[in-house]
Amino acid sequence: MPEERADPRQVRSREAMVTAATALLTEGGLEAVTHQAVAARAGVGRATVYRHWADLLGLRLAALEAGMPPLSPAPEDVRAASGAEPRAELVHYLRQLCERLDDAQAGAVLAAVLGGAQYDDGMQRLRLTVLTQIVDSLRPAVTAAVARGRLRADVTAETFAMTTVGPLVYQRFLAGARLGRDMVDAVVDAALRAWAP
Amino acid sequence: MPEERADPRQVRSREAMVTAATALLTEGGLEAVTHQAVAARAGVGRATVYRHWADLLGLRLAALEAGMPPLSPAPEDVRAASGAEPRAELVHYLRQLCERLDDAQAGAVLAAVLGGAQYDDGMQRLRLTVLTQIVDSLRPAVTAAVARGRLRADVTAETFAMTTVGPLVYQRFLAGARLGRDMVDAVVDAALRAWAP
DNA sequence: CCACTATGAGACAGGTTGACTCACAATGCC
DNA sequence: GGCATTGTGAGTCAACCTGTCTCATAGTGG
Repeated sequence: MPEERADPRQVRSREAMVTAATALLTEGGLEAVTHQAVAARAGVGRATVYRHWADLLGLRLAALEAGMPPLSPAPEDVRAASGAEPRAELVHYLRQLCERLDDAQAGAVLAAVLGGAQYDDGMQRLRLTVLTQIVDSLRPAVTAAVARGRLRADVTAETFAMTTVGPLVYQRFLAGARLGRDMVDAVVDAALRAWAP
Repeated sequence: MPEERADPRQVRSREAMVTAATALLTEGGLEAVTHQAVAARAGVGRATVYRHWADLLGLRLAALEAGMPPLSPAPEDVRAASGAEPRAELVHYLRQLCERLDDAQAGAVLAAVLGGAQYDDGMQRLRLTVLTQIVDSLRPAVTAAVARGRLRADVTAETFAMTTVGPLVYQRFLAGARLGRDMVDAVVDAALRAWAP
């Protein structure tokens, strides 16, 4: 990344603005993120917000991106044991995803992505980023599970993500439920049964 | 329904406005639905739109409700055969749901519900309506499948909806895929395997 | 110490929002 | 058919929001 020598004033106000933007997103959804609201919330001049993001979409995307940091990888021991018992690693990532979904901030990002992806190009890209992030984090464990004979040979990370993440998203955004640990366990086990060889 | 004696002028303009509102929703998402836009599209005075829906939320909810008519029941023969073979009825409803998801109009409604339900009370109610509609349409077939020994005794319509509708929603709104008939078949079969006794 | 540059404040035109009025024409009733 | 009722379209208006610009100020790097 071209981390150009940045003026501390720039990074300071940028940080304040991004923080304000994600807070607004969390509290009121995408529509609540406007130049004016961000300026007020960040204690920054309105012109400054326009200087950093000339258009509304860019501003909103910045809020969304900041609100969805990458999932952290499974701890070393879980990953090491994955060859023998892939379930633990799968559960690890999906639990993390669930905490994200239950968390207001990342939940707001996901909701915005689900709800707005089709009307906008930048949102499309963001949707793809989120999707790739989720699928790729599951991929090693899925591959291991296939190798270990726990899943059919033709099951891909994409398929597995569909049968696990799908139900979780459904529960959270359509059924309006909170996602406990047992929910993750149930979903993973159901998926393992569904795609057992 | 209290179908009060309505002035034909009222119903005429109301109809035009609702049609315009759903069209706008379909094309540009919830944000595109405003009093002004609806008035222009419906060929109606701006004041008229305000007269019918004093606040923006009400207007948008009207657009959403009109864009999501109830699922039609399975044909007689499929329902009759459901005791013996429940799979066909399940597939029937989920196929219909898929067509809806692929359809721009109902897809827009679902997307709006997924994306905006948490920030608003009226949207919460709409989410519940949509959810209930889906789950209830599956319920008879799920009950039949349980009775027939195709599903575990403890599988409810809610659970089954989660494991089928979830993946479909995932494919459509997160993976950005179109939903073919084979996708429905695969999802239903996976769910039947996952919850087989 | 000085040139540079990001910032905050404010001015400004253009558009949108809601609330209001008023003439008009479609409607329902007699 | 005539008439009171009522929904409507057009228009006005103040308040607000948006996007752009200017300018004095102060933090920054050399």
